[in-house]
Amino acid sequence: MKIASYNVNGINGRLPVLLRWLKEAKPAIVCLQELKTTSDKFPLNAINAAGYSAIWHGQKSWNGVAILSRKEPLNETRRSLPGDRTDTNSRYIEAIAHQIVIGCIYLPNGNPYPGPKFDYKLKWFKRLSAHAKKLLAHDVPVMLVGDYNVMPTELDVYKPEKYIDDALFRKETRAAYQRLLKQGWTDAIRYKYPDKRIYTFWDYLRNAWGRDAGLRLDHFLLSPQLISRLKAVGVDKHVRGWDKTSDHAPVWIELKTK
DNA sequence: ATGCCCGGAGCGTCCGGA
Repeated sequence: MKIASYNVNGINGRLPVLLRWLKEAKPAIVCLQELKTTSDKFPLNAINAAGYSAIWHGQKSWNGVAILSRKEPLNETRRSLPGDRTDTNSRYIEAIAHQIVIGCIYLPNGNPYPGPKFDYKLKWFKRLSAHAKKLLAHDVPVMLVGDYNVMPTELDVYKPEKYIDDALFRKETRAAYQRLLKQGWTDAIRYKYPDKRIYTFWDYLRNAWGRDAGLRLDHFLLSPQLISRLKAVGVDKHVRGWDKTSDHAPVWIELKTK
């Protein structure tokens, strides 16, 4: 069973690319980020026609998350993180499918550092960690999937020295990610490839794709119950080379069906 | 130090992204 994550950077503008990739990759579950559309403009008909059901939480212009499922029904468990009722950003949606709790995450970018956006990023991270801890305590299979906007280590950045004061690589950001892992989560991509340079994002600027100047930002955090079921992981890197493509590539993991 | 490229909103040219 393949579960994928894809920051589409605008689901309506990206629809042809998304549909082409769905047809090719056939994931059972897909977590999408950066829909950049209101909920009423979510392209449900096209997604349904491609063979997927969906739950989504949109927002005008920015953010927006969705979970797609090929066969199994999605039972939505929440559509925001607890801990701040004033936060109106659509950055989290969660459902149960295949007896797995699946949290779809679009963590704030946080640039520029320092400033209120960076503070918001760290606050959001704290709320995520608090919720993640509760999920682990339930002792059910859980995965927290999506665009974390964090390069966890120097291996995840094409040129680490350029990113020292970037919100995605600041020591506070990396520390927050490590604290989250320490609860008992496993970064599935890194677990399978401890020493490999793997990127999931290439900026549109400065010919980043052509130079392979990438970042690893999209992560799968697995609860302990899922580790023994992890068969394979990968990045559909070629999709980043398509016309009118996102700046992220789809990332996926393959689990043994229980 | 700045612009470089994109999508969205909306119609000139911003903002936010990472």
